[in-house]
Amino acid sequence: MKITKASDYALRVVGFFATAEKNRYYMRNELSEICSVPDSFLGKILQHLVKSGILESERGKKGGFRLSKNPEDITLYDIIRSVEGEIVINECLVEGNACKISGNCKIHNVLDQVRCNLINELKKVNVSNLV
Amino acid sequence: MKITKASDYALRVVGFFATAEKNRYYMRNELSEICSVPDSFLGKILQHLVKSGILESERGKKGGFRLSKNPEDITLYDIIRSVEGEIVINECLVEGNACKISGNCKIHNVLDQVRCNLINELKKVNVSNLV
DNA sequence: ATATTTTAAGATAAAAAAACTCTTTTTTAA
DNA sequence: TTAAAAAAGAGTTTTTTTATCTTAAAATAT
Ligand code: SF4
Ligand code: SF4
Repeated sequence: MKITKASDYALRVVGFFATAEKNRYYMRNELSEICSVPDSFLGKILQHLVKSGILESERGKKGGFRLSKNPEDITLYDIIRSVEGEIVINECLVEGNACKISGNCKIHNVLDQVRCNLINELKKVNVSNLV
Repeated sequence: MKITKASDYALRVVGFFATAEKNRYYMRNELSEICSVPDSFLGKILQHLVKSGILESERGKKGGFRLSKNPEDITLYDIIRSVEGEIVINECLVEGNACKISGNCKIHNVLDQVRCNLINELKKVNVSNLV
């Protein structure tokens, strides 16, 4: 019942961008230093964030990463979702992985509700709330 | 961001007890069969549930497991807490594991809030709500 | 008392997931 | 055309989850 380290790292980086110089590109190794995230691992995380449209990147000299939208428009949910996929709380909540009892399992229904509430909580907080 | 299989198994077993014959002892292998949980693994899970006072056990012939309190007085939180320890959402929220930034980290504070809400959600649902 | 049935406890093993690295390719700017 | 940067993906290590096995202890029936 925990977010992964990758998620925490992603939150740190995106959180940093909210305070950082607008529009400037930051290189992976700069971000690694600033946010205390292992450089190579950060590579993968940044790729996820780019792919889901939270960051944008530019290759080559003068390249790097920067926010691709306003901090107000990025929620904690977006970031966690981006690096670890959909939040499910329990395996049976993901399409196709239902256990044989799923149909009328009250636990299933309750956990689904808990998941909705959790996701809504995470959607309530945006990156500008982190400065 | 998921509960463990052990938690789901525990929920199934305790959920079953809510519908089962009151006061009767059920053996580990009966419960294993009924709830589709690997027998040996269930042993460990039942031990946790006994240790935290959700179930009570009796050894020897006529022995087994049964609820040690009313279904109304057992919450989903109690069960999950029993088998996987305190819910923390992020490592830095557990005493002594704070990262160097913890002191004034907004992410930390927000996740702590999310954790509280999640725990409260889980406390709202009791086992009798599962029948 | 003794055999039998059952949980308790803990060590250990296997499997899966998370955390992290490395290498090669592609893109860009100077 | 060269140097610097990210992209992509394979590969490794570590940690956690999941599960089993073995031995001990307790309770009961005979
Ligand atoms: S028992 Fe219920 S909650 Fe657990 S996996 Fe099956 S459907 Fe989901
Ligand atoms: S950066 Fe903030 S949230 Fe992440 S581990 Fe450190 S204190 Fe916790």
